[in-house]
Amino acid sequence: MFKFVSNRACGYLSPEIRNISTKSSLIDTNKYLGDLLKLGRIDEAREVFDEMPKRDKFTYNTMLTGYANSGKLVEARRLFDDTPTKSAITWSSLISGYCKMGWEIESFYLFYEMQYEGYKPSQFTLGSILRLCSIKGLFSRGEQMHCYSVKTSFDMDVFVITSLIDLYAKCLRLVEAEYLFRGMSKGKNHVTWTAMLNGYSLNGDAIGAIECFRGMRAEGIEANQYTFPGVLAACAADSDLGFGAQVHSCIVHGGFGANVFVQSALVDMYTKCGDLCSARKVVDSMEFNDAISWNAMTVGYVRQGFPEKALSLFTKMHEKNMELDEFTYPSVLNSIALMKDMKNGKCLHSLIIKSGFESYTLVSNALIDMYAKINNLDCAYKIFNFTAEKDVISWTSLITGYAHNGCHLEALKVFCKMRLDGTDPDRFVAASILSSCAELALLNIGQQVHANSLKTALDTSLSVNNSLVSLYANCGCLEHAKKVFNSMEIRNVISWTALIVGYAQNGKGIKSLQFYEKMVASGINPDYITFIGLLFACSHGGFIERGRYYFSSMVKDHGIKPGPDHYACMIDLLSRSGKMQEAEDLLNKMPVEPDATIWKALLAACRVHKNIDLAKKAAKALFELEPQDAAPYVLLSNIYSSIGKWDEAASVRRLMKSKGVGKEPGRSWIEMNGKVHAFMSEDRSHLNAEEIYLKVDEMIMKIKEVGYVPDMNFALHDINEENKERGLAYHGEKLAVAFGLLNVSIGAPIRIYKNIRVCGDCHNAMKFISRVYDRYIILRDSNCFHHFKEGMCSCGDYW
DNA sequence: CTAGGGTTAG
Repeated sequence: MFKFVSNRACGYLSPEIRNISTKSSLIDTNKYLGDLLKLGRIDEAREVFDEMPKRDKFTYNTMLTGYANSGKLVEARRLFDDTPTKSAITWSSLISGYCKMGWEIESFYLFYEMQYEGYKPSQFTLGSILRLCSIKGLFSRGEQMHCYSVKTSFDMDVFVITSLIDLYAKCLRLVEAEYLFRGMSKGKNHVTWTAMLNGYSLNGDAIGAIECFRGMRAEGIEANQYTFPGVLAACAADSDLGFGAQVHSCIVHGGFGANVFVQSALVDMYTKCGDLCSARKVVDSMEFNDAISWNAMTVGYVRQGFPEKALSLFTKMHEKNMELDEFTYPSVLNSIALMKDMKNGKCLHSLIIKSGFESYTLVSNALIDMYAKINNLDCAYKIFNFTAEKDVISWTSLITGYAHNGCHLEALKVFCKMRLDGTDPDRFVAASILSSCAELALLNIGQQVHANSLKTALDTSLSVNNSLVSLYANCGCLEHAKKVFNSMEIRNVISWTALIVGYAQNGKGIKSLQFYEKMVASGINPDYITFIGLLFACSHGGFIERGRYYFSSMVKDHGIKPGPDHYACMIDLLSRSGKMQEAEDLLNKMPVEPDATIWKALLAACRVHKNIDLAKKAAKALFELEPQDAAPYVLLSNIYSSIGKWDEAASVRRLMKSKGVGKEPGRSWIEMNGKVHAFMSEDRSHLNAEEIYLKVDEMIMKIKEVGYVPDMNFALHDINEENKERGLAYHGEKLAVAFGLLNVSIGAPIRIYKNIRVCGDCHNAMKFISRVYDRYIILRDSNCFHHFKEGMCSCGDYW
């Protein structure tokens, strides 16, 4: 499809040079010497130089430049010292050699020594020094050189200005670069244009770079192999496939299609614009198997969701005996992580060890990530420990690895270690750890991370802010969540979904739906998870018609196929509002097999509506789907006991015991001054247990006076009434609220967290407590939030 | 005057 014209340099020898060996003048020999050096035949040049009977200053300068350009600086220095009559050019040649090798101290020393000795640096010397500053990021040094060039009137020289433009652009001071560029009325050459173009590209100004390319062509300046990679990178950043393809055609016309830099930039542009086919055509057309292009292609396959193709490309690279580098492995490891291919993962790991790339932080980071993603945290941790030079990404990979496997506490511990280790969080790890804090509902710690990210300017990051919204929403602080959301300059579907889910969980279903409408109005499309939030809002608010509407709109208007989560919400919505038959019908006509979440929703509704037949069916399905989960046993047993069938309840409990299923014990906790105070039912392990129990007794007495009646349905042991009532009084959430009344200052909300659903009697008691003690109580259980205020709950008793 | 990579959020 594409035609490439080779533009690679080919050797030449002019006729005058070929017959030089016999007899020649000094001028001819000097020229011959120069040509040999230009072709990189430095050893032959040295022989010629050594055998020359007579040498002049051109001979010395030519040889010195040759040494300097090929990086032979020791030889260059020796020759410099041996040069009988030095000129400014002698100095300049050596300095340019040092600059090219990045030897800062030597370069600057020579630059000053030269002036001390009375030689005036030329614009070329200045250019070399400026180039050094730009490579090394020595911005203030570069600025000094800028001043020097003004003083010496070299600031009108194209070479110097071009170097300055490059310097300012590399130091991310695009304004200065632009100023200099605009100030050049004429005389801009292709290097100047290219420097400016690459400056835009580097500074993330894709439009600027593309405009620059257009301007350059408008002035009739030809682009070259240095220009194309920059403009292609801009097309990639802007996802401008159309313009990228036009540039490709310019490249072919200009005869630059066989340059590896240009080719790899083309591959990169096509993959980033999503045109994998064209990218692959470029790769396949290449004469030279360039690892960089193949690497870019591999990344493209992984990013667009074709991990198998990435892996097969890697196999091909391996078969071709291509020289792999540390950039090759991460994307391959990534594709293995996507496929959860443990076997190939192990193979690749041993290959990495064999080829010695394990010591590259880049590679070991990708290994940590891969093992974490295929749920092998032990291996991930081992590699992390063996990583000699850990960077913030090593820590992030491990931390998110723990988080994604549900080990949020472990993630938090590693995060603390990271801080002690002296590594500063970046936006990635901040977003990740904030979401772990949200998951654990650790408001205090989350706020510390928030404060820290304000200090380090991470609060401009979209993902950090998204995490903050869900942190505050997950801790019941909707005002804070809203505040963060309002402060955001850019919002995406994740930001809106976090808010929608947050408001829904906190019992503000109507607001939640309003946010959805606002989101759609602002032109952002909902996705799979947005609809889970919406349907959750409907089921918790009891908005049956709304729920039905969104469920059908999801498919009709947005082309999203409902998944198990959506069906679970719908079945929850129908069954909770008592439409058990309709729920069962939906269950039967679902295109996918119902999963555990769906059965659990149904079972929970059976608990409320005391539908024993359906409950038995749901529980049976759950026993098979998740044999180790205690929840269905407990729910079924609770349903039996709530209708007084104690024998059946007990037999379910026995069944559970015989299968060796352990119930997750109910736990309620309050976080205070960075410490967590946890309470189980009838728990006396707290240091101030006595005081807390006294407070509970007082609490129960006071609320009974205003109408609280203990609901024995939630006392689930078949024991006598008086003991039942006492057991009920000392449920974990009641102990926690007593602790809160004693320790949380007046006016501040009492925040209680519970790992399982709140008990119905406790829910009722909380309403009375909030009124009698005039306190704001926020209780988050495993299902949603309950904001108790003045005797009412935000869930409207519908949960 | 020029290229490729790994980590994030609901």
